[in-house]
Amino acid sequence: MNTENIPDIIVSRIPVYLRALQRMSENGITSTSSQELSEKVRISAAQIRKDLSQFGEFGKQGTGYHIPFLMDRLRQILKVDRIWDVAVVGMGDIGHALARYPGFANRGFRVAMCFDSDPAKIGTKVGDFVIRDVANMQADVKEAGIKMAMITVPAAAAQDVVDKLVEVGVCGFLNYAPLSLQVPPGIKVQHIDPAVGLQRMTYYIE
Amino acid sequence: MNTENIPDIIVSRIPVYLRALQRMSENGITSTSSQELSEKVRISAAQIRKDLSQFGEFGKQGTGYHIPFLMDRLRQILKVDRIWDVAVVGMGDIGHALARYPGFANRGFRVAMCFDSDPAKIGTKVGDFVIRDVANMQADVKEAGIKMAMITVPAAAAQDVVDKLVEVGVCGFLNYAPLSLQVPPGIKVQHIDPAVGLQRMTYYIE
DNA sequence: TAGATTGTTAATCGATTAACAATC
DNA sequence: TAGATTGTTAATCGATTAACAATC
Repeated sequence: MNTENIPDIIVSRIPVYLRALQRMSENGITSTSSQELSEKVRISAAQIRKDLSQFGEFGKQGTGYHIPFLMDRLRQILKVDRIWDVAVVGMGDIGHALARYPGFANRGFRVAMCFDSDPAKIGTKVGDFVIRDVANMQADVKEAGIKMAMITVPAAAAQDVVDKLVEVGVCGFLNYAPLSLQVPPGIKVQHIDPAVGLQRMTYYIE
Repeated sequence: MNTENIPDIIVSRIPVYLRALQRMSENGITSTSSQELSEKVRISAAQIRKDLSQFGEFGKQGTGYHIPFLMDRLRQILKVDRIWDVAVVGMGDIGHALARYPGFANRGFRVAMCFDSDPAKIGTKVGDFVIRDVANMQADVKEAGIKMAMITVPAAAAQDVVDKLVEVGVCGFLNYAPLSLQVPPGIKVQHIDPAVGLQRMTYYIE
């Protein structure tokens, strides 16, 4: 199974395929075709076949794809055939929601630690977590070997938090702060910004 | 100022430029260059100049771009030179966070109504809002003339909610449910899925 | 076998980059 | 004027699509 030098844009579609397959699987469906998957994810069938064929031959001519097998392979490719511990930094409303989000567990992630700088919050509980002092963040994250973090602090604090986490080995960031983060080569950032999402649609509305 | 037939991929970058400009503006900076902006948003200077030139000539040779002027123009292009009312459907943790999100007001949006189907929640307050019964959603949204909605209901309920909102004229959806929505032509959907965001990064981590 | 659907090739399409004349 | 930076062109690069032989 080849996983070398795959274009970023293909990698970014694999989680979408996996999500649709997981949903079909939960509905008791055990096989599918590129055509059927295409209708679910709104990506052309040719594109789906081409994307999947970058990694190996996962289907069978005439019958399509066996869903449990394909899901296994996609999970291996994305390295979510294991559970990744993730830190949440910034326990406002969004941090709160992420700490209790039910959609991580079956997709390869577990919130392992939550941090905030507010003395009024430190030591209080959110879900199963005691909120930790961000002053100990580097030591705690390093000791736990955490590689991924979700950043939900104010814009003014985000870059500093990210720099500190990069220092202790975090290499993937889900950024909710409304700015572009500067990171060294090899460090990955994904942005989530609801206002940007809305602004990408108003252009098209009369 | 031309705003016809602009590729989707260019439109999707404009909110990112605008966000960076807004941040510079708040820091008292009044002019910038494609080179400087490039470093902030991590998009090449040539690309930024090309993108902006699709819409008009917003800069001056030798001196770059006047930030307040450029922001005005980008806001006009994105139609966020006004305030859009947005409905939130599903008042779990994420709906809660969106209803109180401070990042909408200065970027062209205002949460106007919140809906849930849980009798225990209906009538209670979240921030300034009384949670409304989703049974009255179509009438309420139609009467208010709302064009955009954020969907934070469970996956199993999302498509039905969207179908109902399309019927009463909503044409932009920010979807937090973990599935691809099916919508008629002309209706826009943006997806936000933190697990997908994380899965797009684990591929690259050793 | 006949029908269906993959994996792959070649063609098309679109996006990005490099370079520079125009001009502030 | 000299220096800086835009807007734009042409070249390059990469992604998508269409078509079909292979094959289950």
